[in-house]
Amino acid sequence: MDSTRDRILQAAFEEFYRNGFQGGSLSHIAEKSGATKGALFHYFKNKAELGYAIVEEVIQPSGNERWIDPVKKTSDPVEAIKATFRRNIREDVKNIEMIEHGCPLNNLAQEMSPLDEGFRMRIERSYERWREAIADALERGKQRGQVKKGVGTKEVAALIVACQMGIWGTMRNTKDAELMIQSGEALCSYLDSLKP
Amino acid sequence: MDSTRDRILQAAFEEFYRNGFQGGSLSHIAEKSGATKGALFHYFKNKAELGYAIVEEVIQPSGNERWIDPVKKTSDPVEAIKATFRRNIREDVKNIEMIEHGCPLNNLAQEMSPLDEGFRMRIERSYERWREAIADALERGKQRGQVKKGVGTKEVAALIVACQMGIWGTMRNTKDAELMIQSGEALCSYLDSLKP
DNA sequence: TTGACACCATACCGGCCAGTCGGTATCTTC
DNA sequence: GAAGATACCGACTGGCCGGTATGGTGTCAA
Repeated sequence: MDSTRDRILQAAFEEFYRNGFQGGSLSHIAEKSGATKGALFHYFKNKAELGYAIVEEVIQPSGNERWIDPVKKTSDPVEAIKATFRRNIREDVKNIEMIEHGCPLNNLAQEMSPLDEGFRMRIERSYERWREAIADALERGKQRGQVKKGVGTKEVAALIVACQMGIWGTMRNTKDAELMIQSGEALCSYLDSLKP
Repeated sequence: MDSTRDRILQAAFEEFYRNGFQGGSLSHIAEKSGATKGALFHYFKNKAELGYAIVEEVIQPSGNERWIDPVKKTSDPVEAIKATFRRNIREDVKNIEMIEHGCPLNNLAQEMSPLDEGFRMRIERSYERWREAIADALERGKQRGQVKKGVGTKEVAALIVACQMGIWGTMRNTKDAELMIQSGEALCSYLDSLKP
C-alpha cells in the first residue's frame, strides 16, 4: 500500500527520527510526503496522535521482528539473545542512519516519556513486552537446564533491555562502531555467565 | 556565589532538564532566574553556548563527584563500582525529579548529539573519561588479583557505562523504582562474575 | 439528480521563540 | 572627574510552528 496516509506516516517517522518529535515540523512532513497539511490533519487529529501512530504502526512492528520474535521462538534462550544482539549490532553498524540517530523507540522514550503520558504508556508497553519475552525465554531455559538455577530471570531481563538502550544510546554520541561491538561482546560474555 | 550568571545557569539547567534543550525557553529561564533576556545574552552568546556551559559547569562536576571520583580512588574496583551503583540508585529512587527526568547528561546526549557537534563533543568527552576511569580501575584490580585475567577491561567498561545509561533511561519511562533496583542488582551479579 | 461523505488543497491565524538593540547605571582606571 | 568598560534592562522583530476554516473534487448510495 502506498496510500496518502502511509506516505505521511513514513515521512513523519523520518522527520521525527532525524529531528526529534518536538523539533520535527508538520509542514516539512506534509511537504516531504507529497501531501499537504489538509491531508495530514484529515488522518491525524494533532501532532501527538501522529506520534502515537508512528510508535504503534511503524516502530513496534519493526521492533517485534528484530528483537522479540527471535527470542520468543527459540529453544536456547542465551544463544538466541546473543545471536540477536550480534546480528542487530552487525546490521546497525553498517547503517549510517542508525549510527547517527540510534534506536527510534529509545529516542522517543527519552524525549517524550516525561512530557506526554500517551507516549510514555505506549513506549513502556513495548519495552515491557520485550522484558517479558526475555524473562519467559530464560525461565524456559532454566527448566531445560540451559540457565543456572540461581538466575533471577526478571532482573536479568531488565538488565538486558537496559543494555540495549545503553549500547544504542552510546553509539549515538560516540558514532564509534568499534565501541558498540566491544560492549556487545562484553554483554555476550555476561550472557554466557548465566549458563550452568 | 550567587551571581546573576550563576542564577541563569541554574535556572537554565532546570528548564532544560524538565523540558529538553529544544523545548526549553530562554524567556522562561530569564524569568525564573530573576534576570532578563538582556542579562542572559550578555553572558551567553546564544542558546547553544548556554547549553555547553551547563554541560561543563553544572553536569560534569556533579557527574565526576557521583560516578568517577569513587572509582578513581578505590583499591577494590569491583566493589567500588557496585557500591557506586547501589548508592546512586538508592539516592535517585528517592528523588522524584530524577525518576521523572532521568540522567541530565544522558538526556542531553540523546537529544542533542545528532543535531549539534558542540554538544556531541563535550558529552562524549564526559563519557569517555568515565569509561577510562573504570577501565583503569579494573586494570589495576587485575594486577592485584581482584579481577579475572581473561576480562577485557575496555569492553567491560563500555558495557558498564552503557548499563548506567540504559538503567536511568528505563526509569524515565517506567517510573518504576523496583525495576531500577532489580536491574541494578543484576548488574552487581554481573560485576561479581568478573572476580576470580 | 441529489445529497452525503471521504479525501484533500490552500490560505490564513495567533502564539511563541531566539535573538537584537538602544539605552542606563555602576564600577575601573588613569 | 573624564572616559571607557562592564553589567544589566526590556521592548521589539521576523520567522516558524501547530492548528483551523473553507472550499473543491471524486465516489457512491438513494
